[in-house]
Amino acid sequence: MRSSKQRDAVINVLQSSCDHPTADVIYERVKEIIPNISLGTVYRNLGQLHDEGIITVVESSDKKVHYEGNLEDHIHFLCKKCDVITDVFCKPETPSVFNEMGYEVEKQKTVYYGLCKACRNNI
Amino acid sequence: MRSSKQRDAVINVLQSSCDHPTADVIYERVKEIIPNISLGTVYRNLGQLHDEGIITVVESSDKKVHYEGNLEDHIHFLCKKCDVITDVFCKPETPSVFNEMGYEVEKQKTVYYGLCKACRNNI
DNA sequence: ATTAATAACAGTAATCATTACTATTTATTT
DNA sequence: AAATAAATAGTAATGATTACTGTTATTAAT
Repeated sequence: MRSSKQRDAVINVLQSSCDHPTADVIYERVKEIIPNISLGTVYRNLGQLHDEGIITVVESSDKKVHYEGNLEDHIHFLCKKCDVITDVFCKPETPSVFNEMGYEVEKQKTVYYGLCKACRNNI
Repeated sequence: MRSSKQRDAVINVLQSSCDHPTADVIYERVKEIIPNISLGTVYRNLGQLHDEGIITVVESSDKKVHYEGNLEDHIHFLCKKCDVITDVFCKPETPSVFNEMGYEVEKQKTVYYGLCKACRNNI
Protein backbone atom coordinates (compact mmCIF):
# COMPACT_ATOMS: atom_id res chain seq x y z
CA MET A 1 0.00 0.00 0.00
CA ARG A 2 1.55 3.27 -1.18
CA SER A 3 1.20 6.45 0.80
CA SER A 4 -1.18 9.16 -0.36
CA LYS A 5 -2.32 12.40 1.17
CA GLN A 6 -5.93 11.35 0.59
CA ARG A 7 -5.51 8.22 2.69
CA ASP A 8 -3.67 10.14 5.40
CA ALA A 9 -6.54 12.63 5.52
CA VAL A 10 -9.13 9.85 5.87
CA ILE A 11 -7.16 8.31 8.73
CA ASN A 12 -6.79 11.68 10.41
CA VAL A 13 -10.48 12.46 10.19
CA LEU A 14 -11.44 9.09 11.64
CA GLN A 15 -8.91 9.10 14.44
CA SER A 16 -9.96 12.58 15.53
CA SER A 17 -13.70 11.80 15.37
CA CYS A 18 -15.56 11.00 18.56
CA ASP A 19 -18.61 9.72 16.71
CA HIS A 20 -19.08 6.90 14.19
CA PRO A 21 -19.35 8.61 10.82
CA THR A 22 -20.56 7.11 7.55
CA ALA A 23 -18.60 7.28 4.30
CA ASP A 24 -20.45 10.38 3.13
CA VAL A 25 -19.90 12.19 6.43
CA ILE A 26 -16.21 11.30 6.31
CA TYR A 27 -16.22 12.59 2.72
CA GLU A 28 -17.58 15.97 3.88
CA ARG A 29 -14.99 16.22 6.64
CA VAL A 30 -12.07 15.25 4.42
CA LYS A 31 -13.19 17.81 1.84
CA GLU A 32 -12.27 20.54 4.32
CA ILE A 33 -8.67 19.35 4.01
CA ILE A 34 -8.69 18.23 0.36
CA PRO A 35 -11.59 20.05 -1.31
CA ASN A 36 -11.50 18.12 -4.59
CA ILE A 37 -11.19 14.61 -3.14
CA SER A 38 -13.51 12.10 -4.78
CA LEU A 39 -16.18 10.15 -2.92
CA GLY A 40 -14.91 6.98 -4.59
CA THR A 41 -11.47 7.65 -3.15
CA VAL A 42 -12.97 7.86 0.33
CA TYR A 43 -14.79 4.57 -0.17
CA ARG A 44 -11.71 2.84 -1.58
CA ASN A 45 -9.51 4.01 1.26
CA LEU A 46 -12.05 3.10 3.91
CA GLY A 47 -12.13 -0.40 2.44
CA GLN A 48 -8.36 -0.70 2.39
CA LEU A 49 -7.96 0.68 5.90
CA HIS A 50 -10.55 -1.76 7.15
CA ASP A 51 -8.81 -4.66 5.42
CA GLU A 52 -5.55 -3.61 7.07
CA GLY A 53 -7.22 -3.47 10.46
CA ILE A 54 -6.50 0.23 10.90
CA ILE A 55 -10.17 1.14 11.25
CA THR A 56 -13.30 -0.72 12.32
CA VAL A 57 -16.89 -0.85 11.17
CA VAL A 58 -19.78 -0.37 13.56
CA GLU A 59 -23.26 -1.81 13.31
CA SER A 60 -26.04 0.76 13.05
CA SER A 61 -29.79 1.01 12.56
CA ASP A 62 -29.61 2.64 9.13
CA LYS A 63 -28.41 0.87 6.01
CA LYS A 64 -25.08 2.66 5.93
CA VAL A 65 -21.71 1.44 7.13
CA HIS A 66 -20.40 3.44 10.09
CA TYR A 67 -16.65 3.64 10.73
CA GLU A 68 -14.51 4.12 13.79
CA GLY A 69 -10.84 4.96 14.24
CA ASN A 70 -10.58 4.04 17.90
CA LEU A 71 -9.33 0.46 18.15
CA GLU A 72 -9.45 0.29 21.95
CA ASP A 73 -11.58 -2.58 23.17
CA HIS A 74 -15.01 -1.23 24.02
CA ILE A 75 -18.73 -1.86 23.74
CA HIS A 76 -21.33 -0.03 21.66
CA PHE A 77 -24.74 0.97 22.83
CA LEU A 78 -27.28 1.51 20.05
CA CYS A 79 -30.38 3.54 20.96
CA LYS A 80 -33.49 2.43 19.11
CA LYS A 81 -35.12 5.84 19.43
CA CYS A 82 -32.45 8.38 18.44
CA ASP A 83 -30.20 5.85 16.65
CA VAL A 84 -27.10 7.26 18.37
CA ILE A 85 -24.19 4.88 18.83
CA THR A 86 -22.44 5.40 22.17
CA ASP A 87 -19.03 4.07 23.15
CA VAL A 88 -18.82 2.39 26.53
CA PHE A 89 -15.27 1.85 27.67
CA CYS A 90 -15.88 0.47 31.11
CA LYS A 91 -16.74 -3.20 30.90
CA PRO A 92 -20.11 -3.90 32.51
CA GLU A 93 -20.30 -7.47 33.70
CA THR A 94 -24.05 -7.70 33.10
CA PRO A 95 -26.68 -5.70 31.24
CA SER A 96 -28.04 -4.60 34.63
CA VAL A 97 -24.90 -2.53 35.14
CA PHE A 98 -25.97 -0.63 32.03
CA ASN A 99 -29.34 0.02 33.59
CA GLU A 100 -27.65 1.53 36.62
CA MET A 101 -25.65 3.75 34.26
CA GLY A 102 -28.89 5.20 32.92
CA TYR A 103 -29.44 3.02 29.87
CA GLU A 104 -32.39 0.75 29.34
CA VAL A 105 -31.06 -2.46 27.81
CA GLU A 106 -33.41 -4.58 25.74
CA LYS A 107 -31.02 -7.02 24.20
CA GLN A 108 -27.39 -7.74 23.60
CA LYS A 109 -25.47 -9.27 20.71
CA THR A 110 -21.96 -10.62 20.66
CA VAL A 111 -20.08 -11.56 17.52
CA TYR A 112 -16.70 -13.22 17.26
CA TYR A 113 -14.65 -12.77 14.09
CA GLY A 114 -11.88 -14.94 12.71
CA LEU A 115 -11.52 -18.33 11.02
CA CYS A 116 -13.95 -21.19 11.48
CA LYS A 117 -12.80 -24.75 12.07
CA ALA A 118 -12.90 -25.75 8.40
CA CYS A 119 -11.07 -22.69 7.10
CA ARG A 120 -8.49 -22.86 9.86
CA ASN A 121 -7.46 -26.33 8.70
CA ASN A 122 -7.60 -25.73 4.93
CA ILE A 123 -5.13 -22.87 4.78
CA MET B 1 -51.13 -6.57 12.74
CA ARG B 2 -53.58 -8.69 10.80
CA SER B 3 -52.90 -12.32 10.04
CA SER B 4 -51.93 -13.40 6.56
CA LYS B 5 -50.77 -16.65 5.07
CA GLN B 6 -47.77 -14.86 3.56
CA ARG B 7 -46.56 -13.71 6.96
CA ASP B 8 -47.16 -17.13 8.47
CA ALA B 9 -45.08 -18.67 5.70
CA VAL B 10 -42.20 -16.23 6.29
CA ILE B 11 -42.23 -17.03 10.01
CA ASN B 12 -42.33 -20.76 9.30
CA VAL B 13 -39.41 -20.61 6.90
CA LEU B 14 -37.30 -18.63 9.35
CA GLN B 15 -38.11 -20.71 12.38
CA SER B 16 -37.30 -23.93 10.54
CA SER B 17 -34.04 -22.59 9.07
CA CYS B 18 -30.75 -23.51 10.69
CA ASP B 19 -28.81 -20.87 8.76
CA HIS B 20 -29.14 -17.09 8.57
CA PRO B 21 -30.84 -16.41 5.24
CA THR B 22 -31.12 -13.09 3.43
CA ALA B 23 -34.42 -11.65 2.16
CA ASP B 24 -33.92 -13.11 -1.32
CA VAL B 25 -33.11 -16.58 0.04
CA ILE B 26 -36.17 -16.42 2.28
CA TYR B 27 -38.14 -15.35 -0.80
CA GLU B 28 -36.99 -18.46 -2.70
CA ARG B 29 -37.92 -20.73 0.21
CA VAL B 30 -41.32 -19.15 0.76
CA LYS B 31 -42.08 -19.50 -2.96
CA GLU B 32 -42.13 -23.26 -2.49
CA ILE B 33 -45.15 -22.75 -0.24
CA ILE B 34 -46.72 -19.71 -1.96
CA PRO B 35 -45.35 -19.67 -5.53
CA ASN B 36 -46.65 -16.23 -6.49
CA ILE B 37 -45.62 -14.36 -3.34
CA SER B 38 -43.98 -11.04 -4.06
CA LEU B 39 -40.45 -10.12 -3.01
CA GLY B 40 -41.81 -6.84 -1.64
CA THR B 41 -44.17 -8.79 0.59
CA VAL B 42 -41.24 -10.74 2.00
CA TYR B 43 -39.35 -7.52 2.73
CA ARG B 44 -42.38 -5.87 4.32
CA ASN B 45 -43.09 -8.84 6.55
CA LEU B 46 -39.46 -9.23 7.56
CA GLY B 47 -39.49 -5.59 8.63
CA GLN B 48 -42.71 -5.98 10.60
CA LEU B 49 -41.59 -9.20 12.27
CA HIS B 50 -38.33 -7.55 13.23
CA ASP B 51 -40.15 -4.54 14.66
CA GLU B 52 -42.34 -6.90 16.69
CA GLY B 53 -39.29 -8.72 18.02
CA ILE B 54 -40.35 -12.03 16.48
CA ILE B 55 -37.19 -12.34 14.38
CA THR B 56 -33.67 -10.97 14.64
CA VAL B 57 -31.12 -9.57 12.23
CA VAL B 58 -27.58 -10.87 12.08
CA GLU B 59 -24.47 -8.98 11.06
CA SER B 60 -22.65 -10.37 8.05
CA SER B 61 -19.73 -9.65 5.76
CA ASP B 62 -21.82 -8.93 2.67
CA LYS B 63 -24.06 -5.90 2.30
CA LYS B 64 -27.25 -7.87 2.79
CA VAL B 65 -29.34 -8.18 5.93
CA HIS B 66 -29.39 -11.72 7.31
CA TYR B 67 -32.32 -12.91 9.42
CA GLU B 68 -32.77 -15.44 12.17
CA GLY B 69 -35.84 -16.98 13.73
CA ASN B 70 -34.12 -18.47 16.78
CA LEU B 71 -34.45 -16.00 19.65
CA GLU B 72 -32.48 -18.09 22.14
CA ASP B 73 -29.56 -16.17 23.60
CA HIS B 74 -26.45 -17.16 21.68
CA ILE B 75 -23.29 -15.86 20.07
CA HIS B 76 -22.37 -15.64 16.39
CA PHE B 77 -19.05 -16.53 14.88
CA LEU B 78 -18.34 -14.88 11.54
CA CYS B 79 -15.59 -16.48 9.42
CA LYS B 80 -13.65 -13.96 7.37
CA LYS B 81 -12.68 -16.56 4.76
CA CYS B 82 -15.89 -18.45 3.93
CA ASP B 83 -18.26 -15.79 5.37
CA VAL B 84 -20.30 -18.45 7.14
CA ILE B 85 -22.16 -17.36 10.27
CA THR B 86 -22.13 -20.03 12.97
CA ASP B 87 -24.36 -20.15 16.05
CA VAL B 88 -22.59 -20.85 19.31
CA PHE B 89 -25.00 -21.73 22.08
CA CYS B 90 -22.56 -22.55 24.82
CA LYS B 91 -21.28 -19.39 26.45
CA PRO B 92 -17.48 -19.26 26.26
CA GLU B 93 -16.12 -17.09 29.04
CA THR B 94 -13.16 -15.90 26.97
CA PRO B 95 -12.17 -15.94 23.29
CA SER B 96 -9.54 -18.57 24.17
CA VAL B 97 -12.36 -21.04 24.79
CA PHE B 98 -13.28 -20.50 21.16
CA ASN B 99 -9.75 -21.34 20.14
CA GLU B 100 -9.99 -24.61 22.01
CA MET B 101 -13.24 -25.32 20.15
CA GLY B 102 -11.37 -25.10 16.86
CA TYR B 103 -12.00 -21.49 15.92
CA GLU B 104 -9.32 -18.87 15.49
CA VAL B 105 -10.64 -15.67 17.04
CA GLU B 106 -9.25 -12.37 15.82
CA LYS B 107 -11.61 -9.95 17.43
CA GLN B 108 -14.90 -9.65 19.23
CA LYS B 109 -17.66 -7.07 19.20
CA THR B 110 -20.46 -6.58 21.67
CA VAL B 111 -23.45 -4.32 21.11
CA TYR B 112 -26.19 -3.45 23.56
CA TYR B 113 -29.57 -2.29 22.25
CA GLY B 114 -32.24 -0.26 23.97
CA LEU B 115 -32.78 3.33 25.07
CA CYS B 116 -29.96 5.74 25.87
CA LYS B 117 -30.05 8.00 28.92
CA ALA B 118 -31.56 10.98 27.08
CA CYS B 119 -34.30 9.01 25.32
CA ARG B 120 -35.12 7.07 28.48
CA ASN B 121 -35.99 10.29 30.26
CA ASN B 122 -37.83 12.03 27.42
CA ILE B 123 -40.52 9.42 26.85
C1' DA C 1 -74.39 -13.01 6.75
C1' DT C 2 -73.37 -8.39 4.38
C1' DT C 3 -71.13 -4.52 4.27
C1' DA C 4 -67.59 -1.10 5.42
C1' DA C 5 -62.99 -0.01 6.41
C1' DT C 6 -58.44 -0.79 5.72
C1' DA C 7 -54.31 -3.83 6.24
C1' DA C 8 -51.89 -6.67 3.22
C1' DC C 9 -50.94 -8.12 -1.31
C1' DA C 10 -48.60 -8.68 -6.31
C1' DG C 11 -46.21 -6.35 -9.52
C1' DT C 12 -43.40 -2.78 -10.85
C1' DA C 13 -40.81 1.58 -10.57
C1' DA C 14 -37.72 4.36 -7.94
C1' DT C 15 -34.02 5.15 -4.54
C1' DC C 16 -29.48 5.50 -3.05
C1' DA C 17 -25.31 3.53 -0.76
C1' DT C 18 -21.74 1.37 -2.77
C1' DT C 19 -18.83 -0.41 -6.50
C1' DA C 20 -16.84 -0.45 -11.13
C1' DC C 21 -14.71 1.86 -14.83
C1' DT C 22 -11.40 5.01 -17.34
C1' DA C 23 -8.21 8.32 -18.42
C1' DT C 24 -4.89 10.85 -15.72
C1' DT C 25 -1.77 11.75 -11.92
C1' DT C 26 1.58 10.49 -8.47
C1' DA C 27 4.62 7.61 -5.66
C1' DT C 28 8.18 4.39 -5.85
C1' DT C 29 11.99 1.73 -8.10
C1' DT C 30 15.72 1.15 -11.36
C1' DA D 1 15.39 10.70 -15.40
C1' DA D 2 12.62 7.12 -17.09
C1' DA D 3 9.73 3.08 -16.15
C1' DT D 4 6.15 0.80 -13.53
C1' DA D 5 2.05 0.57 -11.47
C1' DA D 6 -0.75 2.11 -7.47
C1' DA D 7 -3.85 5.86 -6.51
C1' DT D 8 -6.85 9.44 -8.03
C1' DA D 9 -11.04 12.34 -9.89
C1' DG D 10 -14.99 12.00 -12.15
C1' DT D 11 -18.66 9.46 -13.77
C1' DA D 12 -21.50 5.37 -14.89
C1' DA D 13 -23.37 1.10 -13.26
C1' DT D 14 -25.02 -2.11 -9.74
C1' DG D 15 -28.18 -4.14 -6.70
C1' DA D 16 -30.42 -4.50 -2.17
C1' DT D 17 -34.13 -2.28 -0.42
C1' DT D 18 -38.12 0.82 -0.43
C1' DA D 19 -42.04 3.22 -2.44
C1' DC D 20 -46.03 3.22 -5.18
C1' DT D 21 -50.58 1.60 -7.18
C1' DG D 22 -54.48 -0.83 -8.16
C1' DT D 23 -56.42 -5.12 -6.26
C1' DT D 24 -57.48 -8.68 -2.68
C1' DA D 25 -58.37 -10.43 1.85
C1' DT D 26 -59.07 -9.83 6.83
C1' DT D 27 -61.44 -7.92 10.59
C1' DA D 28 -65.18 -5.49 12.88
C1' DA D 29 -69.67 -3.46 12.86
C1' DT D 30 -74.27 -3.37 11.28
